Amino acid sequence: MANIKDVAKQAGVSIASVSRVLAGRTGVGKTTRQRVLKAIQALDYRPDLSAQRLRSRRTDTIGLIVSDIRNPFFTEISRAVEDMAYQHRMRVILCNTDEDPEKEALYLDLMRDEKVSGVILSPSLPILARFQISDYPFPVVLVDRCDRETTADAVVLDNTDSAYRLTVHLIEQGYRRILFIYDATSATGRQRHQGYVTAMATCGLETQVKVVPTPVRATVDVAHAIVSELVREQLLPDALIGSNGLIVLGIIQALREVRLQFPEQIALAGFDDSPWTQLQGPGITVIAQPVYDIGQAATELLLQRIAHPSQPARRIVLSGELRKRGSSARRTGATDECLAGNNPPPQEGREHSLTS
Amino acid sequence: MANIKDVAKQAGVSIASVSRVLAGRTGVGKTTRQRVLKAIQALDYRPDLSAQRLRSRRTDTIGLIVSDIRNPFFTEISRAVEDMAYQHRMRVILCNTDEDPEKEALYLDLMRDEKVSGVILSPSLPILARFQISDYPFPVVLVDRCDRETTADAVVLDNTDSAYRLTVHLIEQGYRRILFIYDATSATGRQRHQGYVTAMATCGLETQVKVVPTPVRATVDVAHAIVSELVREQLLPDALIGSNGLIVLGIIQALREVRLQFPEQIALAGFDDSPWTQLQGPGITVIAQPVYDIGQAATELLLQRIAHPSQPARRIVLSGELRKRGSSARRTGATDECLAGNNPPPQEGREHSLTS
DNA sequence: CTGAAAGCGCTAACAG
DNA sequence: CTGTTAGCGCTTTCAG
Repeated sequence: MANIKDVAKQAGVSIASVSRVLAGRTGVGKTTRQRVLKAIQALDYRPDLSAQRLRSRRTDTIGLIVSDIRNPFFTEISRAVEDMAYQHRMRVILCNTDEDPEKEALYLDLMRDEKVSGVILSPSLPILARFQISDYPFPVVLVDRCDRETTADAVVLDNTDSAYRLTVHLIEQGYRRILFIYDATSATGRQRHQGYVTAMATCGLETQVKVVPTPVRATVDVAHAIVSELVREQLLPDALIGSNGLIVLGIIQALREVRLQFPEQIALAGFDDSPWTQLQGPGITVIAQPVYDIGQAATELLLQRIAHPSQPARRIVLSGELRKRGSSARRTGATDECLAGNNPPPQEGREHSLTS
Repeated sequence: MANIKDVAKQAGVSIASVSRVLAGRTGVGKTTRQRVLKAIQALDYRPDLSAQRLRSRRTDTIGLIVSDIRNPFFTEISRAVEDMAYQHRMRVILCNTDEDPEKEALYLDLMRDEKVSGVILSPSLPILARFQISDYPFPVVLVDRCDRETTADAVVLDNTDSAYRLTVHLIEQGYRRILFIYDATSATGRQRHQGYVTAMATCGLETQVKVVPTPVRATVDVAHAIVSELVREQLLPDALIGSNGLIVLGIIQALREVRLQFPEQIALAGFDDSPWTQLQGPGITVIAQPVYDIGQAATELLLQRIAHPSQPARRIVLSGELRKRGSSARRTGATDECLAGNNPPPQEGREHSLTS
């Protein structure tokens, strides 16, 4: 492979000039630039990235650390990040932690070794709890998961508010005994739980919750088991909310087994829209996330952060969209006396709100 | 950040010695090694990857180019490749082409620039058609898609055979008018079509096919439209086969709209198992692919190819697993006279067959 | 506007 | 077994 020296020789100029036109820098004579360009073409020259990176101390690489690549949410995030990154001539290194904090720490180390320009991270709870932006030698943008206290760029859903709206919807439809099944090992699960609690409290209803314990990999099965047990003990409520797509899946599996129909025998709602949510009986009511937008916003935030390292941290909160479907259809003869004074939803920390 | 010189100074040895212990090379005195190790610890030294790569001309990086990251098939492949790669201290650069040959060519160029150690590629049809391993300055392992003629390492499903078995299953269940909907823009679609044709021919049945045209991104909708039209024109057969998960999804959507039940009014089968295939009515009969294994095998093949550049190309053919479910339940009063002489399935080019 | 020259941090002969 | 040294290919002052 030709190198910069060959190009310089071929063009009859110095390697400095070649480097200059390569970098697209101004201040190069028109003829010089032409000759260099021709030589590059002629030799099919491609700059050596390792050498460029070594010398310039810039890798133009983004690290993307997601917690579960099998979750369609994160694959869509990856797609968005990649699209954006390659448009900006940056590379992406993708790492999947499978919700394992150890793997996560390992990959964060790897990012340091790679001297990436920045990282987009969906942190596990333990990492998020101790998260200090200053612990990392590169900019970090959090996606999907972020505490109110965390001081870092972040792009998240209005989890609490969405859960609130979802719960209120169920209440409006006439349901009262509403059970919330969630994953307490993720920040999103907790925030959604909070929204549910607020909604129930606002209406003077009693909360009922079930927690899906770690390890998250078995989410579907655990949700399944939880519902099966409720059935066995005849403790089923009027309605069920699953705090993410996997939990909803487990719930449906369990209900199927005992041939319980929704919404006739039990109503159902959850988070995350998937191809199959419309195909289940009368369709599942869900909060749909603007996933691609989230990934895109995160990348933009990161690129801006790389350009301006010291500007204050920004948080972008995107709104979930309530998609009402048959699984939460109105129960006949229902009244909604409690909703007269319809309190406003709880405030999320939305310094910068975009549309959904 | 400390560099190798700092470590050498701190340890009181030469940088050559440091480099040697870093590379884990033998022939370093015990005490020297100890001192170096301690210095590395003390300084929290991390070798500069760019410098290592520039000097050693090895990047230890695998390029993974998939055609559709939203397809669960490819996300699982990614997971497998990453797991394996990081176990072998290699990095992964992930690229998603969205079935766009131009993007694919672009990314293959990028791989050249990155001087990757090797690439795992699921090629689009145009690229596959012209595929010459010698066109690339790095080893390439094909996944999922591969012609019989292609001379390259590859890991694929026994597409033709699986489609054959799936079709025969439907015939055995008493179905005769079986329509095959497939995506002719992918090698897999074509091979599966071939298996279907052979099975039908073997039983003396007439084939009926519909082709989902490019662009593939709209697969679900196009499949949906195709079935809707069949319904309108009252041309529905006894059974439908979809050549991949997206097509099956489109079929189900269309059947739902007109409230056609399967298998009572029309039977259904397809490729790719997904979480929702069991939740649709009586469950969908599918060929399930050993996806993780495919990704793993591809990575192994690539690593071996990197180690032994000139060994002959190998092709690994993994078997799909027929998961019989309600959507293909036996039609009452069916006979299967044609299956007496049950011919063997067509031979796939399986130099090396693994278990599924 | 252009060129000469000094490294970036590391590996791998080679010499001792 | 260990140290010296010459680059890998490029960017970037600094002179001219």
